Amino acid sequence: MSKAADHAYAEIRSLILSGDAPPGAPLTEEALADICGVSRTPVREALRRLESELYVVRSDSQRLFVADWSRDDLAEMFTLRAMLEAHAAARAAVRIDPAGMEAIAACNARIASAVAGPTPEVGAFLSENRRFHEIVIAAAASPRLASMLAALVEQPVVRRTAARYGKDELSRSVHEHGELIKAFAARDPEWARAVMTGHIRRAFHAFSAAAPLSV
Amino acid sequence: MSKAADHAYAEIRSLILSGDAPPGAPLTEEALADICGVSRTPVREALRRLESELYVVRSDSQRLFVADWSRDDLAEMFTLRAMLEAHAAARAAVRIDPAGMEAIAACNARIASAVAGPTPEVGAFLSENRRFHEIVIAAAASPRLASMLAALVEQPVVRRTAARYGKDELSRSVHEHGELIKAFAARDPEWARAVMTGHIRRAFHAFSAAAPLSV
DNA sequence: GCTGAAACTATTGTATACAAATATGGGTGG
DNA sequence: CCACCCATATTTGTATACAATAGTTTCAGC
Repeated sequence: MSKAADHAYAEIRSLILSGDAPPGAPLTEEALADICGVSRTPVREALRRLESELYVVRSDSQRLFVADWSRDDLAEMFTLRAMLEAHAAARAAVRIDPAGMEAIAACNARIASAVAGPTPEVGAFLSENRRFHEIVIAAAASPRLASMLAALVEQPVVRRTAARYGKDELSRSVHEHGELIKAFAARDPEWARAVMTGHIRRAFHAFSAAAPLSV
Repeated sequence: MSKAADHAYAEIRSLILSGDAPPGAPLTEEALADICGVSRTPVREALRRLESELYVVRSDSQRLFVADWSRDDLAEMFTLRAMLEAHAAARAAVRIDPAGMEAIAACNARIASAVAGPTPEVGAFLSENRRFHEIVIAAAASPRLASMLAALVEQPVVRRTAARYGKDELSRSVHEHGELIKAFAARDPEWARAVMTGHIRRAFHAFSAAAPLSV
C-alpha cells in the first residue's frame, strides 16, 4: 500500500489498540477520513485490510465496528500462531541457507545483549524478537504461510504495550531461540517444530498470566 | 462486497482459472474495468482480495500479474489446508451441537446418494462436499480459522474443472466423512483431527496423480 | 399509547477526474 | 555498438461528486 492508505491503516489500528475506539464502537469511513486527514478512498482500503485481520467486523449490512476479542479468541489466535509458526520453523529447518543462519544467529545475539544488562531494554528486545521470527518465516519460503502469519503475529502482543516481561522470561526466550538455531543447524524439521510450538505456547501462558482479566 | 465489486472478483478470478489470463500476464485496472463493465474502484477492491488469496501477485512497484503456482506451491497449499482443516475438525468435535450433527449427517447422506448410482453425479458431489466442509468449519466456531481456510479451500480444486474423480475415490470420501461424523459423535478431537488430515492428504495425492504435469 | 408507514438522514458503493509514480522509447555521448 | 539520460506514455494512487441503500425519526391512524 502506498502512503495515505498505509498511514490510515496505522492510525486506525492504533485507535483500536489504544482503546480510543473501544470494542463494539462503530467506525464510519468519513469520520476516519477526517481523523487521518485523507479521503475516504484510502480509508476504505485500510478498513478492508483491518477487516481481513479481524480488527474490525462488518455487520449484516456493511457497517463496520471495532472487533471484540474474547479470551477464547485470544487463545485461538495463539494456537493458530503456534501451529503455523511451528510449521514455518519445520520448513525453515530444511531450507535455510548459510546467510540466513548467520543472520538469525546475529539477531539472537542482539536479543541476548538487550536482555543481558540489569535493566533489560524491552524496546530493543521486542523489535529484534520480531526480526527473529521474520527471518524464520522468510526462510520457510511459503508466501501463503507468510501472509497468514502477518495477520496473526502482532495482534495479542501489541495490546500489552506496558510489556511487563520478567527478566527470566526474556532470557528463556533467548535460550529457546538458541535451541531453534540448533535445530536448524541439524536440519531437523520436527525438532524445530517442537521448539517453536513450545516457544509460542509458553509466550501465551506468560501473556495470560500478565493480562488476566483486562483483555 | 457489493454487486459490482463482487462481480468483478468473480469475473477476474474466472479469467485466471480459465487460463484466459495465463500465469505471469500483467493485469491493469483499467483493462479489467472495461472487461467487467464497471469502474476501476470496484476492480481495485476485487484485486486486493485476489491478491490476499494469492491469485495475483504485486511487483516491486505495485503492478499486478497473474500468479504462477509451482508444484511446491500446490503441495504447500494442501499441507496448510490439511493442518488448518484438521484443527477445525478437532475444534468442531467438541463444539458441534445436535443441529449441526444432524445437518452434517444429512449432507453426507446426500453425497452418498450422488455417488451411489452407476454414473456418479460429480456436480452434486462437489457442491455437497463443499457444504460438508463448510459445516465442519462453522462448527469449529473460529472466525479466524474460517477466514484463513476461505482463501485456501477452493483454489486447487477449481483448476481441474474436468474433475476426473474415480468412483472408488468418491466413495472413499463418503466413508471418510462417515468416520469424521463418528469422531464427532464421540467428541474426540484427536480422532477428528487424524481423520481430516488423512482425508485432505489423500485428496492431495489423488489430485497430484490426476494432474501430473499440467498445473 | 402503540403500530406502521413515509419522509428524511446517515452511510456505504460507484464513477470520474486529477495527481503522482513508474515504465518505455528514442536520442545523445562515449 | 553500448550505456545512460531525458521526454513521453502508461499505470496506479487519491480526492471528490453522485447514486443507492440502510437506519431513524416523525406523525397519522387505530
